[in-house]
Amino acid sequence: MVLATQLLDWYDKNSRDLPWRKDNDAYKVWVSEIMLQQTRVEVVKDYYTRWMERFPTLEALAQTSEQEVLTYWQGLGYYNRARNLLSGVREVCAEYGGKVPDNAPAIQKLPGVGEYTAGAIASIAYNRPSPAIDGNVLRIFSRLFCLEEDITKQATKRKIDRLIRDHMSVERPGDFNQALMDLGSMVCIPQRPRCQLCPLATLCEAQARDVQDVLPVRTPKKAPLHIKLAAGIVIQSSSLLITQRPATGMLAGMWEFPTVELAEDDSTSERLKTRIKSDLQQEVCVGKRLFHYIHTFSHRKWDISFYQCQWLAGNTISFPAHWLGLSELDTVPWAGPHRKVATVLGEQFTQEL
DNA sequence: AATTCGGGGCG
DNA sequence: CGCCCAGAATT
Repeated sequence: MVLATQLLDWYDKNSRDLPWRKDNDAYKVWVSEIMLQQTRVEVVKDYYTRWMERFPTLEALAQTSEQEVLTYWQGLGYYNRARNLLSGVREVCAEYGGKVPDNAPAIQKLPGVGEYTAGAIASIAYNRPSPAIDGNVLRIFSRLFCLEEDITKQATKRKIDRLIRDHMSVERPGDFNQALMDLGSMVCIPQRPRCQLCPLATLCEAQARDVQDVLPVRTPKKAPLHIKLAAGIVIQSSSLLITQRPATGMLAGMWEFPTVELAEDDSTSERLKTRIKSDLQQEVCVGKRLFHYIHTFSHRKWDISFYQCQWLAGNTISFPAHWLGLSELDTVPWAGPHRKVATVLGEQFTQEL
């Protein structure tokens, strides 16, 4: 296998030194792979380190509440990853005696673990010859074999799975898969690949035809839906009034300032006032706008304004609203741009002391 | 097969 | 701004 040999020779000289590569413990590999789903290595590094300090073992994580787990995850995005990881380690404790299964099909049964992650864990932690096909691998192989099919299609993925099984190292499958990651991040990058540095350049069909810049082919994504929101900032006795988002949907279970979605034809302050009244059975007075953010998600674009609010009467709060002390803002997971506002308010509060 | 899940970094 | 990133679950 000339491809595997050249790739591993390159990897032995150029592999990245990453926090989760210090050993091949299955729990650590699992955590790192989940964090790395659709997330850049540079971002994950600090999250991973803090995570391992707080949850050094599978058992330690299994005993933790979902809210605390989400707090350690906040800012990473795709919060179902954290929920699934938590229920996954609990399942391993209950069903497998605390030991992560050692083959890809069994690993893939765990929540939040798909084909890619199962292959990555099986190959890295247990030296199984399982492909781990992510965006890097799709890009590299579409160039190596000059595949002009859309890499987001399942048929293309099956084709590449076959190619990898034909070419991967059976002695070092974990290193083979990780070498592809490193090659994809340092050499065979999305724009302007550095083919002069590539250990596989002599094997690369796209390089031979000089089409590496137009591969891979993928379908363009849809434009995000635009949503206009208004949020109310209520401060009383050094505490902020916050509400918890529903248990399902975007940013599930995370906390935010009481928020309303604005329709075309209604006034911001009236809608905000009505929402806070109905949710909290409170009279409120909406003041001036303190913050304004355009926050773009992959599929949604929030245009959100934060208004200062004041109580006029009453003191009854209906679930799930809570008062959160300005000095304990880090104890709950915040929803998106609400965290930025909370942080600013917290800093102002600290300076006033 | 298409949609829904976040967030950040970079040219 | 557009692009894409160590994807998976749901519909």
